[in-house]
Amino acid sequence: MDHPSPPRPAVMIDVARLAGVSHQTVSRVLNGHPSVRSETRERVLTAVRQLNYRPNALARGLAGRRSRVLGVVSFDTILYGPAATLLGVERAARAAGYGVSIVTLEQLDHDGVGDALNALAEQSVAGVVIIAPFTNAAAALRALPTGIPAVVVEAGTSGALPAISVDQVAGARLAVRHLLDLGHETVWHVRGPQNWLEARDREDAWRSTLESAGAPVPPVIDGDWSARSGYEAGLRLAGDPRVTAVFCANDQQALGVLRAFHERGVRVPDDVSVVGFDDIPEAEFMSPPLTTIRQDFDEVGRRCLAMLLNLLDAPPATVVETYPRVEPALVARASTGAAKG
Amino acid sequence: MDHPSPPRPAVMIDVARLAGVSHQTVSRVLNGHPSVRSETRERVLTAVRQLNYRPNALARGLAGRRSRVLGVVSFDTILYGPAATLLGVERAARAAGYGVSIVTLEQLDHDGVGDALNALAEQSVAGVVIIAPFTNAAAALRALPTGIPAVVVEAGTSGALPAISVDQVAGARLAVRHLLDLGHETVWHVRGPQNWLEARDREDAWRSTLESAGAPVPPVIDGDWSARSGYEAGLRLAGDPRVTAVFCANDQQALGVLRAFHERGVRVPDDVSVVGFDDIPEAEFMSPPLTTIRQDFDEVGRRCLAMLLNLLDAPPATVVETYPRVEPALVARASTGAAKG
DNA sequence: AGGCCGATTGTTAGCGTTCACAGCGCGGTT
DNA sequence: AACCGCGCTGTGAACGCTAACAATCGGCCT
Repeated sequence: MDHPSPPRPAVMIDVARLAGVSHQTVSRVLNGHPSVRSETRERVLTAVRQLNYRPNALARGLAGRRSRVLGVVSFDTILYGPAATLLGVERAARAAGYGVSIVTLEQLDHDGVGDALNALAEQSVAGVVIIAPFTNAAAALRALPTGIPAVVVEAGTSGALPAISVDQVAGARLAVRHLLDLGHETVWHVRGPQNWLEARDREDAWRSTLESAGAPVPPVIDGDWSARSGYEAGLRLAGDPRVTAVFCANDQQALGVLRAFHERGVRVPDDVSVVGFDDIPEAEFMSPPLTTIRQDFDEVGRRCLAMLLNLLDAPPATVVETYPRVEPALVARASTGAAKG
Repeated sequence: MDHPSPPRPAVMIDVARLAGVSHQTVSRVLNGHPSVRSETRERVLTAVRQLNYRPNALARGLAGRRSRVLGVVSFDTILYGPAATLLGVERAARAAGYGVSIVTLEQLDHDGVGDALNALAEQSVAGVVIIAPFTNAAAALRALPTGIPAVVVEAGTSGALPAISVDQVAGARLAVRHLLDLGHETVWHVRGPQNWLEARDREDAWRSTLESAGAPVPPVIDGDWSARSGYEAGLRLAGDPRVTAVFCANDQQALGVLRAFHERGVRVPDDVSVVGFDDIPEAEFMSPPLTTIRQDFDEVGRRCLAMLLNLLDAPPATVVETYPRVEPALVARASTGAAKG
């Protein structure tokens, strides 16, 4: 009476039987528990290999407390920033032995985050990373259900939740200073959508940098991250002879501005200098190559994860500390030059 | 002796007690089982709301067969195509009540896919979508472990696995025909990386379209999707007076080509016409705006999911059918014009 | 009247792990 | 000689849910 080879994948008890131990001993081996005789351990590991046994994460999560899966709430993952951050988090998570479950928001609002968080909570994720850099992010943490450990990206110093972010203020200052140092009297700004925190920060820093340099502050032009909005802004700017330097809140908008300038015969950087933000891979090959501010999204992802993991095995009521901000850097290319005369 | 309000989230048995029924009845209500008296159902639902009860997906997955989570294996989610496809799949999955777990490949190889699939299998995903359009994708399906239902994107008609893809051949033909129809004698091609199936398909279609039109087939130029590679290709092309039309395997490469041409004083479209592929959001705002082939990634995502869900509740040995390919479309912009003379 | 059926509900087993709590053998104490 | 402690291992009970089956209650058929 031989058992026919079972098509069903092996489970822990199968391994236990094959190794001649109890299922608990198998569990101990798998979880690196110290008190297992090394000979026993070997026997178990051999059986594991032999049966091609893979522990069932569902059962593991149910029985124990933690579920080796992290949740990520994200918005518009086609945009370079969020996509890059997501990738960074995923890589870091995988390196730490965690899986990643994602939920993308349809729109940037309070309910969306709440729903997303709930969906993730149902999957019993161990913790979540929220990449939803909109201004009322504070609402997000109130929406946090069962007190899942969470880390937010680019949500400013909203306080109640640990946050990781690139130093937007430093970045914007870098951009504006670069232009002022080139001799431009002032710098115009095409800002991002007002419900994004980064956009606000960049605008604020632009304004304050101009002010502290004693430069006049021209009216700000609206944008929404898209190249189209940059194009429209560019058309307006192109007619104004006072404009000699433009700081765009992101590279796509800068592309649109370049396009509009090209169309109107405004030469870059001869007539007007343009700076972007993000350093998307395409920036280097725009016409002309775009001077911009580089953000290290990989680093952001890594720090997010480090912080989250930290949170996971920390007592519930630990101090919320914010990691030092990631520092952006200026990448000077051909789209900026000295002011005329 | 009153129970203090439990900080622990409510579970099914709590709901059952509150509603005065058995836990099984609660389960039935939650799963839409027909034979529950509507009055009972109401009572249960009220209790659910009252306790803010959320079913535990882990337990659900363990007990039943299916785990409302799908896996997605993806590569380079910063690239427009994969990112857009991922987003499409995620949206569709969410709409169907599924969560999505992702694993991104570090590099495009066989082991990578195997590992990724294993990682997902451990999470007991109900099925997987593989967005890994590399040429030896056939290896991927052999790496499939326990026979998880799977759908591949852009893996050609490799056969053994259901596949969804945009009709690359039709797209490339559209591009080449557009240029030929404008009077160009032939069309040069900056192809994508050779281990990507789309790149192969586009190149093949480019070649065969030229051949069937009786046009000479110029040597193909290498590229790797990046703007940089397009730039380098453009520099080479710029020196050659015979070049009047270029078809780039994607929009980023086209951007690089445009950049190189601009730098070398080659006017687009006056001297040379350029066509890209993908229709990334930036394409419209390049200098000049790029004529390109639009792919509907949302549709791809939707079909993937439809097919996968189909597979989920189908008998194991069902015929592998391939959905009709998604049709791309030509978007004509300023980067293409009639041939000189 | 006896019996069978369908609608509704409850009961009992798992699903595959981990956790808490024993056991067992053995060397060293008291 | 009885005892404690320690290294190692096993046993039983969760974890929160679904599946399969049993039970109950009318009503209807013969």
